[in-house]
Amino acid sequence: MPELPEAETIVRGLRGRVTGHAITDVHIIHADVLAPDLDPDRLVRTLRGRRVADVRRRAKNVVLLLEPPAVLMVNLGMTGRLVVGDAERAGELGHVAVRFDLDDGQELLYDDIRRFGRIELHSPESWREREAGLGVEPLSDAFTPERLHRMTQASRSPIRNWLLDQRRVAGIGNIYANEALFLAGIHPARPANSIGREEAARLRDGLRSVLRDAIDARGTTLRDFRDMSGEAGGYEPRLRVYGREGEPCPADCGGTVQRIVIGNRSAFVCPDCQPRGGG
DNA sequence: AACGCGCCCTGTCCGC
DNA sequence: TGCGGACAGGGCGCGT
Repeated sequence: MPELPEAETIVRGLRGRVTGHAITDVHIIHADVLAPDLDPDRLVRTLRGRRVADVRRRAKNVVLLLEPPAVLMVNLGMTGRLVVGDAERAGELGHVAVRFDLDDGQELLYDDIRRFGRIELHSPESWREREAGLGVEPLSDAFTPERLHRMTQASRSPIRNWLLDQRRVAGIGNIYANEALFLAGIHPARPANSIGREEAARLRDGLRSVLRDAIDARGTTLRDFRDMSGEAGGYEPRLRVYGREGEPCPADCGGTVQRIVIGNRSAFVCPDCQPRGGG
């Protein structure tokens, strides 16, 4: 569930709480959230005694930079949460998969109802490789209209599916893909390589404005997402089309938002503002 | 080799 | 009230 804005919200909350603290111990309750090649004992042995030097975000991933150098990456999947608390706080969470004990007596808890999340442990070198496989950060200067247009021309996939591929643009999920396509007036089923230069520029701007606004609102909560302190995100009321089937088009064009299915996942569209044949 | 699909797992909601 | 089916912010591995 968490997309870029939700991961960013988690990172901002975590940074001030865990930076500078050492991990004293690790308790693995559900080993299936560990990457398949990550042995639980190795994770515990490697993390004991390392200090958190910084907390960053890459795509939808929370990245803990450790000292001595190592990288702990958490992909939150659909229902992952990271919370700093004590034993009492742990009682509020029903699905803690991994607990990291910190040297100040607090605990960093990874809770994940569906356990689709994944925890990876990297050396600085393997992290560099892993990161290189992720696409361009949509809020970075490198994400230019020209670059987006050029990338889309190499694929015939529906543009909504195309946007979900983390190897191209990193951090976009189903909510913000749909929101940005609405802002850009592009139908989500359009082949990526049918997107024109002007449309690519609108899509790029739409993605950036939606992501920035969602970060400012501390993310979108549909049901499970919570920030570090347990607060829901504030962006849900501002969603234009996602989850709004049957409601009037937010652009007041007189049309009605429809739910369609593309690649086994919901897409939301105003058929009048986002013509199928468009371009 | 790009792309579509099924699947991983738990919870909630809706219709019968 | 109970039960089955649909659906959920993701991503991997498979077959074509």
